[in-house]
Amino acid sequence: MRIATWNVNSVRLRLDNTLAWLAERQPDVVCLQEIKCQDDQFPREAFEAAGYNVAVHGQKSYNGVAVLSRLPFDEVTTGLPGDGDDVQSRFIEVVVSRPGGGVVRVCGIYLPNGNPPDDPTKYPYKLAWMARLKAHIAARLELEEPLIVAGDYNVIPEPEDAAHPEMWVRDALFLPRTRAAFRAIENLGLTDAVRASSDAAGLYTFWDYQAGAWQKNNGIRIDHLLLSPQAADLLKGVGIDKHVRSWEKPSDHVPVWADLDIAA
DNA sequence: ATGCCGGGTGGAACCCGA
Repeated sequence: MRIATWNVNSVRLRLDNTLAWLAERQPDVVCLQEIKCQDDQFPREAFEAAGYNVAVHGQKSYNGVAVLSRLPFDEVTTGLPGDGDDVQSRFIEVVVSRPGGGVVRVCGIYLPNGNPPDDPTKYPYKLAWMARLKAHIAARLELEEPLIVAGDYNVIPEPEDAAHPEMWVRDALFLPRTRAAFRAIENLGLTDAVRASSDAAGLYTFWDYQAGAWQKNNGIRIDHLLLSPQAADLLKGVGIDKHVRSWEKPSDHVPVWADLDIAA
């Protein structure tokens, strides 16, 4: 079973790219972020025609997450517990299963950016959201299921995850408190799928549209799949589809995927 | 470069992203 995440930066503008990538990579479950549309504007029929069930948690103009799945959804929930009056659509959770067994729980997340860090609300919102995510994951880990928490974390975990880490030292994606909060989530017992298979530098998932970042390979790794122990033990392989960044009208992020040893 | 590009909306010298 292949599970992927991709911040598409507008699903409507990126529909052709997304369908082309689905045909090429053949993922079974896909978490999409920054769909930037409301539920009724989501191009549901196009994905259904490609063989996917669709779960959407949309929002006008900003944010918005969705999950595509070849298997039907046993459960779909939207919003992170403890969201309160937070109306930003950044979290969706699904469960899929094969008839003969093989349950997988997938959380799709679009973690707040947090910049600028001295803003009275932006960075505290990011840290509070990360604390809520940690609490929710801790609760879900008690289920002892294969769980994948996939999405745009807006966190550069380590200096090796940026081409020029010195550019990011005062940025909300790389501040010590951000990295500590990400480590605290990992320390619940989650495995970073990419880092389970490679210690290499230069594994980036985002290149800014500006300043020739792509041409200079000035990238960062901020899109992650974190696996519960039960999922990590099934991990067979991972990939970052860097070539998608060179397509016409690209997103600034590229897809990341992990293969689990579960028949799809 | 506290916005260089590129989304959104609405018709903005607007908002937002990382």
